[in-house]
Amino acid sequence: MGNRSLLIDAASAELSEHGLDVSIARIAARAGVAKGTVFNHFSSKEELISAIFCDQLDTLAATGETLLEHTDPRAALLQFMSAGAELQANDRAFCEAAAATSRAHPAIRAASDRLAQVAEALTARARQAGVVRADVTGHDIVLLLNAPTRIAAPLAGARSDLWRRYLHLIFDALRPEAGHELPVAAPTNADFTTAATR
Amino acid sequence: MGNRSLLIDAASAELSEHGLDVSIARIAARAGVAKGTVFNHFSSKEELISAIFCDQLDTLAATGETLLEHTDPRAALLQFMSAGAELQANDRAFCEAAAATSRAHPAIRAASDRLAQVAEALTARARQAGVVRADVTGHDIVLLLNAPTRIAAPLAGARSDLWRRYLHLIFDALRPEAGHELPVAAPTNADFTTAATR
DNA sequence: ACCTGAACACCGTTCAAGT
DNA sequence: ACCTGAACACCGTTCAAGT
Repeated sequence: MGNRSLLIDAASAELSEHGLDVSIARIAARAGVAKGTVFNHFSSKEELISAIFCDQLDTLAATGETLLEHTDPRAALLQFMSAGAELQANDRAFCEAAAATSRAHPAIRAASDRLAQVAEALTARARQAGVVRADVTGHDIVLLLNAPTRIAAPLAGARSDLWRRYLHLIFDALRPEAGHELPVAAPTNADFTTAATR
Repeated sequence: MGNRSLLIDAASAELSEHGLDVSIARIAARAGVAKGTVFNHFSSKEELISAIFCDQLDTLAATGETLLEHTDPRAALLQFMSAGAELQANDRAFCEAAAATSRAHPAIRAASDRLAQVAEALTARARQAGVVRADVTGHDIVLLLNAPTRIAAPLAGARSDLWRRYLHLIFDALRPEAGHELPVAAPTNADFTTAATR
């Protein structure tokens, strides 16, 4: 096993436990290499984090693609959102990265687009089945994925399952019966592009 | 005007624009004092941030107390949540602090408790009027205050008003008609205490 | 009592020297 | 080609020296 894999493994573990602020020194020590070696494989700390973050986005997108086979469109969408929120509940860095990471990085853009596409497919099925309000889009769902863990974050130490409460509260907001007209239009692909190039 | 006030003003402006990561050097320079002077008035960067964060929580609590006079309980709750979200949309550090700051600090605990009380009063009125589902509490509302800005954060550069979409989506989730039973109980005062002492 | 700026321990990053 | 550890510029914080 090469040092690159050792670094990815060490970084995944440290990031998951301690969040994005974990030091390069700690990651290098856990991988059993010198600090400088990290920059032999990744041009910056951000690049190392991006590599791991992309893998996690791809895993979630794959989960979503599997759920497209599910016969119940409403259950499929709920399970997709549940999977996204749970990944973040179990991984501090994933939760922080989902909120903070810009889409400027090309690899993150690609993974993010793949995720947006599967989210839109799942949402479209649920919309057609009449179980989700007509004005909610796949982009909305992607942005909503990290809401439950962030809402519950201040109490994560005391109530580790609290994010499930807010996942279901938000899911209730998606029901057709819930719908007042929303005051601002859904985000578009162009919005993501603009935000990425700032 | 003393250096303490100059520092609070400079820090408020820098934090609002650049978020919690702004350097002490920048704040000191803006206030026109040496770096060391900051620690003459605040024992740490965190203490300085806490002082400002508390003021903002108190301002929001005062807004909530005024809204208790409002004749329409539903409009009062919406305006309270709207005010909380808007403060965070206009102040990067307030948004970050609302998500990240622990309630361990006594002054923050006090401001946070005052906010929770007015939130509970507003929620109770709306609940009794039958315009908010029975299982949502004041603590839920406090935790939900920073959700709209966080959900919209990745697109804040491209769509500065997008948070309003998610504020109204979340507000729709609070309607009695929306209510499926939630799988996890609302947070309690005890949960906040436990989380604070970790 | 308050202010200053040099000093310290940390961080991410670079790079000359080794294999 | 890859690894290392000293060096650098930054950060928050401390503190002896000044007023």
